[in-house]
Amino acid sequence: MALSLSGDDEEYDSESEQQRAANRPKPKMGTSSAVKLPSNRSSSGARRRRTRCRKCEACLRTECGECHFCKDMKKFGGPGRMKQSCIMRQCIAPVLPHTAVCVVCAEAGKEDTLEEEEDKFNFMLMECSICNEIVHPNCLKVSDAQGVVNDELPNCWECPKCNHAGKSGKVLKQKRGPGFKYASNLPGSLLREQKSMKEEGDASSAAKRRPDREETPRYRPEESLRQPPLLSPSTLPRPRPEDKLRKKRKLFDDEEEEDLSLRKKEKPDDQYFSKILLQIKTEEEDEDTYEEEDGEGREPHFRAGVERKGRFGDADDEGDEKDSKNELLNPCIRTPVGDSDQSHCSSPQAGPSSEGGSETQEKGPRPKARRKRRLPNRELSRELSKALNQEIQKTEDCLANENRQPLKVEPESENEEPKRLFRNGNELGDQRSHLKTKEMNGTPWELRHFYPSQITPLGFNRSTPTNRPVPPRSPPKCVQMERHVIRPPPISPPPDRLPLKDGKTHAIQREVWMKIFHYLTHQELCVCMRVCKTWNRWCCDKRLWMRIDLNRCTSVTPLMLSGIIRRQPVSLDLSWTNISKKQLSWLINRLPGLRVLKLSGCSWAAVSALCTSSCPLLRTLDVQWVEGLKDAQMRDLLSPPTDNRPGQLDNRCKLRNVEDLRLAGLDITDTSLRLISRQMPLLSRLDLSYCNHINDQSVNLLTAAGTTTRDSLTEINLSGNSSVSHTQIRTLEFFSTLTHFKII
DNA sequence: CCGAACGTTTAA
DNA sequence: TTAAACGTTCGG
Repeated sequence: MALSLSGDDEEYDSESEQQRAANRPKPKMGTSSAVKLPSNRSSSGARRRRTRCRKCEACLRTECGECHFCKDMKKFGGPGRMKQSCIMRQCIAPVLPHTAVCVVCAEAGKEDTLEEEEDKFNFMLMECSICNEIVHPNCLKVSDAQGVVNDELPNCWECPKCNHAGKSGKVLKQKRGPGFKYASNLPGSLLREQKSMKEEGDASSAAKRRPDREETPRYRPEESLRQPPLLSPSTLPRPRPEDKLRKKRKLFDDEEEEDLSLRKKEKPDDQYFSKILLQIKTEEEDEDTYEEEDGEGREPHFRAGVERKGRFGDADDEGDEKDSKNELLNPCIRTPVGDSDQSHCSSPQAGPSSEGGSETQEKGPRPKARRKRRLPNRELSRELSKALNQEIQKTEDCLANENRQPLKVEPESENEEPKRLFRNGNELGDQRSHLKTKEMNGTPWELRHFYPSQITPLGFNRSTPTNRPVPPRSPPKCVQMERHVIRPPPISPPPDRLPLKDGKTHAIQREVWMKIFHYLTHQELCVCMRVCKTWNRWCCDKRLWMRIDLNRCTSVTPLMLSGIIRRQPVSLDLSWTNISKKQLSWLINRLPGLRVLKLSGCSWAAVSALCTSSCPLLRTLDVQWVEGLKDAQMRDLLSPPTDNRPGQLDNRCKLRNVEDLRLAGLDITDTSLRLISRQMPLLSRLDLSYCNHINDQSVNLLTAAGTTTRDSLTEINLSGNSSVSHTQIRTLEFFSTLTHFKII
């Protein structure tokens, strides 16, 4: 909701203006602010600056010391010019400053003094996202209208006045406050690419779409199912259904519309918050509605479900499982193809926030919260994929919510659940908005080639070097996209016990459940996430998502990326995906604990993100078959950060801690090996299979006296290298540390 | 357009 | 008063 950072170009002017106004800090009275504050049209004052909640996980964290902003800080030896908070510490639920008071009664929020939820709400300060006024709902006397609570941001709503006046939700584009940064301001603006996709794909439908708040993004479950089946690793060829996809989208559009109209019919006026509140008093109830409400799916796109947890299988194991994974994955991936409305899609990211779109459209009479939304008779497949999407979306929600500060929510209920309900009727829209995320558009499927079956797993034979598979390209540049909200990883501890209907809690503690969950696949976890909110949160525990596998995921969406960030995996497999440089860069900057990164088959354009990002803890880097990765690129990859300004003292190799480097299928020569031996003192395993330019001399370099690799290497894979002689291999065997070889 | 810079705000 | 950092503007 919240910010419907819509990217609707049609209204670009007004939007941008409004947004600007919204973002502008409120000049203090009497203070001549250096910032000129464009008058905010009809809306009242400028938006109040928000501040950290100091309670969410992000706020409680210590600075990572590794991110861009940390490095700028004086305490970390930087110049201190940027004055930005650590990326990992960006508050999830920025609050109104303590000094905020109600414009009507001039008093601060009083919710703490009240018991009843309803009272709490009425006496807490609420900031209107449109007019920016801060009031106690109770101080307003507007009848016939009701506010729409923004569950994205604490103490934020569209006040009854604005809501009643039908003011555009566009204004919602305002920023959410501190902590909510948009990708556009950060290293990787994921969003852009998406939009373009959509635009490209839905150009036709765009015409008929209603300008603005029209409908929630459309959700097309089927899309996923229509995806061409992913190939198993052995038959790597990639699908390239671009054309089909478009047609399908069209189809979906129609269906969506149907859906929408259907929904509209169901939109009765809603009751006021209080009533809603009553409805959600118990978790039980919540859970009842949960599925439906969250129904549209929130996201984990990862192949959830797909990959087994590390301990159950080898990460490199891509066996049979994959196929089944794919089935699941696809739906997730494809999820949201909203079409027309992407604009509202606020957060591509994912999340929890649903955003804007919903907000926007929900003006006017709001649909009632539907407990059981009846889906039209559609194919089962659609239902299924929808369910998956819900799962995904829920997860996101869950994750997001974890960090949220309970406003006036009752103790045991999930933090924002209540809020969400306030704007009941919106749920659907909301969730849909999540789905809006589009798949990467323009992904050049056409560019993808089938890759030879031999190449994937190491050790396979490759017929000829030139047969290397063509990695998917990064999505084309896109047009202005909505901003992407970035949130830090979820905080951990959700409720320790499962609340029951009667107010008691289930006997089994969370940790016990967690042990059970550990035995489940990601796929199964997704199913569990749909059980109830508590399980939903539990199943998001990052311990259950140590390894996330998006291998061959044909469309990496922002939603997926944000889902990854929240789960903070230790191992991430993005091999053979079309991830773009920005996306990768964005990810890396937010995964400080990443140990394993697999990018085989990606384009150098994307992999080059590693040149500008730092992954200090990275231990395993897989860049096999990365097209365009040659000596020059290797140099860029291994050289210290280019930023040599004072304060940017890190002159060490960005990949200095890599122990396992996989370079199979690259056209690299001795030059790269020299660099590697110099820059990766901890390198233990090196895969040089199918590197045609690697020869006897190259091998000598690795074991030459004085090189660190001489002592650190324990395993080298030289299979598929015709230029490496057996005698050479034998000489390697003299090195005691080198215990494993693979040759031809 | 995007990242960097910095004035200003906020809390301590 | 100071440290932190939000949000706008600047500059490439």
